[in-house]
Amino acid sequence: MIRINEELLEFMNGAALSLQGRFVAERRFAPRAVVLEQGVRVEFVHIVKSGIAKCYLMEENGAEFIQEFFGAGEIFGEIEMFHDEESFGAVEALTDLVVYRLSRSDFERLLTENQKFNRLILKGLAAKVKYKAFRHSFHQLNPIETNLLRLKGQFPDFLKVISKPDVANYLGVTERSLNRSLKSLKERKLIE
Amino acid sequence: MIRINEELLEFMNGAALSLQGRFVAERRFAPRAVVLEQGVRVEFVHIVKSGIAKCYLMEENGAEFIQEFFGAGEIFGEIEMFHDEESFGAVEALTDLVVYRLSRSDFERLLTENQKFNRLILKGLAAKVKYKAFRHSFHQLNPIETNLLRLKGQFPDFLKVISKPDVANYLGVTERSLNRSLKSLKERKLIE
DNA sequence: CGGGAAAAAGGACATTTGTCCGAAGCATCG
DNA sequence: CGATGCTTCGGACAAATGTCCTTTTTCCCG
Repeated sequence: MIRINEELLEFMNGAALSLQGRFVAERRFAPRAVVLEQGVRVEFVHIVKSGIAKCYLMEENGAEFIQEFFGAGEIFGEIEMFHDEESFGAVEALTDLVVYRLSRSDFERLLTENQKFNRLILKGLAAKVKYKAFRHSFHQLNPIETNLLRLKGQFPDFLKVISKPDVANYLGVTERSLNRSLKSLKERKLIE
Repeated sequence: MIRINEELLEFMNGAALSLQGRFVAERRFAPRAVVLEQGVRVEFVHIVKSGIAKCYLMEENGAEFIQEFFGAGEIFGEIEMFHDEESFGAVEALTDLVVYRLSRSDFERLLTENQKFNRLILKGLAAKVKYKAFRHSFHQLNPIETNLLRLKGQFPDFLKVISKPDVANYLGVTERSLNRSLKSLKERKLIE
């Protein structure tokens, strides 16, 4: 649920002050701050140094669907670099957030000149695809309660870290339905 | 719905007979043949030369959820290369299928030695992530009928190419529900 | 052409989830 | 302390989807 990428974090931490002779900028965001808007040209790739952010997609009708929660080492904005497109989702800080920020050209250069970085990006993308494949499948084939139990299994304290509306948007259900399922699970002592 | 990757197809077609001095094997599969099993060590990366295949994930309860339909230029097996894992899904030919096949070591070598190939793989992975993000979101937030209309918009003849059980598994619904929705859409002259 | 097996479609009812809205809890401020 | 507004929770009903099983259609082969 809250994803991390230790390898990339380690790489960035180690290389942060001088990557190929350049300086990697660090930015801070307060909770609720928008790091990346939906539908704008993406100028920077961000890598989470610490904190948690949510990545979500807004539909025309205003519904938001949360794609992932980014924890340490997770990267975003890279997808758009490869097709030179506008951001297809938004990213918003949930906690105090510190990110490394790479310009488009620095990212490009690193990708071609640093073999290790290149491989980390490939691995990161592959992990995202795999994560999404499992998530969508499980999600689709199981009722809300089962999904909640799975989340609890992966991340026991998720209800303390993620707000209820966010959990609902992550599961793609209404808050009403989420409440109903939570209540039922509690009555059966399966959570809390 | 049926995805293609023209750039990669073009690259493979052009380079097929001698990629860095090596020979790229070509394989053929009849409809229903299994190209890649779920849960086995992945030894080869495949790239579709022609035909259509389905990529699906089998849950413990036997339900299968179709991730994508691979058309020309689509690659599979690459995800598993980066983390050295077992295949997390299966791939099965739907039509006569011709694929290029790269061994693990050839894939690795190409990735590090051929800048263009490297970039094509990156782009391909990014496209997969983006595709999955939109699909899951739309899927989750809309009823079956809306999803069917969307498929029809993207691929008007999908019902002639993809079998009903496959469409149902792609949408993650039962055949009963699919029938119901199709009937309703037909009565309202929205499809067919 | 006819019989029978297999595949596809659909009826009836159960379950899950959504919608709408009112009730209950909780903070703020005079 | 009590009024006010905000947020959260949950009841009642509607809609969507699943389950189970019967009916209908298709197709094959004699």
